[in-house]
Amino acid sequence: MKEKAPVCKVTLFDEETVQTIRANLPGEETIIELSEVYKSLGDGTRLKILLALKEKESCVCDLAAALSMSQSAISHQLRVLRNVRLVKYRREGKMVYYSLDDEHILKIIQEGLNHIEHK
Amino acid sequence: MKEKAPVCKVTLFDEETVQTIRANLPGEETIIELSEVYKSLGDGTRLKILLALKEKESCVCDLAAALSMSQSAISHQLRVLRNVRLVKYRREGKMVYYSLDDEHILKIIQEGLNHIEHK
DNA sequence: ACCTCATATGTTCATTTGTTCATATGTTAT
DNA sequence: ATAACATATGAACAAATGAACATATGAGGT
Repeated sequence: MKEKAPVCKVTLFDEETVQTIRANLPGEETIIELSEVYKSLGDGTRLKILLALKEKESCVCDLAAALSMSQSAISHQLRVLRNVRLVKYRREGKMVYYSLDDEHILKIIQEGLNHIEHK
Repeated sequence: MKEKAPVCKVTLFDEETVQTIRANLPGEETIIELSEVYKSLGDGTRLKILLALKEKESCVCDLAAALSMSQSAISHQLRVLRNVRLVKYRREGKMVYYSLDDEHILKIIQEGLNHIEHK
């Protein structure tokens, strides 16, 4: 007989664990915001854009050329990235130059790369 | 007249920028893998599971209880997380205990939180 | 004022994704 | 072997997403 038999049975779980988990979960709003950030990162085109901007601030047409995609497609994806503040931009005449919004983005991507290169 | 007029015109972009971007982009395979990791993070339920596991290794039924969701739903999401090696598990009798796969996951989530708390 | 270029947005449509229900594994105890 | 339980999986469907088209906006030059 164990002192702490692991029982579950739908309603019989480890109360303490459950309470701890619940107490430490951020609010629903935070969860949604966070998931939207990762969702935006979860697309090949957008990742390429961010990896490109990691090197150097660029205008939309350079991004389109570098990724061999239409300007419209790039612009759509940039809007998604703007909405979650992954990129910021600055206007100079007709051109709009995009860059990464903050250092967190870089770290998130770097740790992601570390993960898949399995350390 | 500027010394470096920003011209674009579909085929007229900054060659150097374009070359630099292309030269530094990871291969397509890496991009796909990376996007799948973030895609997996881009869901509220899966984020909650990871935030829960951040605290303490847990079995499926505790996760289901803590998040007030069906065992089936949790199990399905755990499979997604397993597929991209965001979680690992260990069997103990009937129970299966899940935990975060490595430290990178924690950092990715932490930087994500830092980002949305805009600091 | 006009025209052109760079970028942004709306709409439609095909595909992907998440959830639920029902069922299947796999483990322990009798 | 059978029962009971924890977890996993398959099918079906609604909802979210992405690509591609046309069109709109905003800036500079004429």
